[in-house]
Amino acid sequence: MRYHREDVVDRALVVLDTYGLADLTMRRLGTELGVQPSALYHHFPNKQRLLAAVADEVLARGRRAPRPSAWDDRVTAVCAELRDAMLAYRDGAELVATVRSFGLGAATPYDELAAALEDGGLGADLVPTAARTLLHFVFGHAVDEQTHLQAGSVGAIDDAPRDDSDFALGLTIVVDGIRVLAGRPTVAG
Amino acid sequence: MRYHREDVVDRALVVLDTYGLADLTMRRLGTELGVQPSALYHHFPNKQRLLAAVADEVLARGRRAPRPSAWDDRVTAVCAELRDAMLAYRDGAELVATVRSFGLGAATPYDELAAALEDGGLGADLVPTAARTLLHFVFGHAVDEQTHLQAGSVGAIDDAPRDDSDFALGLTIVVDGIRVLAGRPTVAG
DNA sequence: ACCTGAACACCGTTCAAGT
DNA sequence: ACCTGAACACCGTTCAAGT
Repeated sequence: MRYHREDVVDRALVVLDTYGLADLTMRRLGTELGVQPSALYHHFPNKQRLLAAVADEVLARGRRAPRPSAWDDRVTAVCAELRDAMLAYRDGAELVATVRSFGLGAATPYDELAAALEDGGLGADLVPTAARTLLHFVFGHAVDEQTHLQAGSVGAIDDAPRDDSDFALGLTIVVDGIRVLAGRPTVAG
Repeated sequence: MRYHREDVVDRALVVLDTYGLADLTMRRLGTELGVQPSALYHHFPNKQRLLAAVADEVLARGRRAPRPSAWDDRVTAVCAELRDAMLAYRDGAELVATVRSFGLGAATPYDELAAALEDGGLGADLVPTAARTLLHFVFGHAVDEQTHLQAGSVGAIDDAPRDDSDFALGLTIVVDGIRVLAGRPTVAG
């Protein structure tokens, strides 16, 4: 008893990873901490803000440095890190996407992508759209993957290695599209 | 009293559009129909399946024909129709995305996109990834737009017309990326 | 600063029983 | 075939009060 904000977030991460997002309730978390649910409202104004803090922690724990110097390698690195961070916790992708959907959570991934794209010489008017398109792909793909929606076309015997290359392929589509937008088509012919 | 399945879906659509997805509960819908919540379980096995039926109806009502003949125009048309259908109802994008996330709902948009891409000569091994990448963009963009997350970069005075062109721009990125993947770069230089 | 206890206004779902 | 009534096992949130 007598917890700090970080203790609550830490325990929420354990509950998330053990029982899933649906079971990450204020009452359940309170029980897990040996505390009344109302006690949590001393640390967070509501459940949304609690979830936002948990989502931010998921991303913070998945953080790795340094970034490559080439803009396209940096974009790829940021997207891969984001995906890996979300997949590292049960329902992590759905959590981060949900938090984002109610306008909360860290803006770091967006900012990093936008900075990389600007470095790549993409017009400032195109940067926000391109950065958001990358995020839509990463979130969508990770949620699909984590919800076991990645049916694929034919009956694959194993899943995991297939999804890695599927992610890479999808990311290539978006990055190449951005290249075209920037007036620099690829070497493909 | 004494309703059919379709009556329930129709009324659910009204509740959705009037009060939003959060207020589309079994109890609320029952009240709205003048019926006990338990009565709804005669028509649907659970809430997920009810929502799936509602999501399918949203898409069905947004349906418009015929499709263009060129593969890329067809892809654009399917994506635009999907987006418009979801935006036509309050929280429509979140509803369709949610239903999809638990593995339910119509597969028509995916099937149509996959067919168009195959017509475009994209390798059969690349079609599923490309089709899903298009869907990730459309869903992500529509949810952002409908949750008023489309902050943009600078303080825009009006929103609506901006989002239309933003959608078109993002879609261009993905389609051009697919073109590159298919070995057919655009005319850009 | 951090927590209790009790309450308020809700949820989805089940199931025997009615018409 | 379609619905009632009652119950079960939950939710998030508020708020006066305690230490």
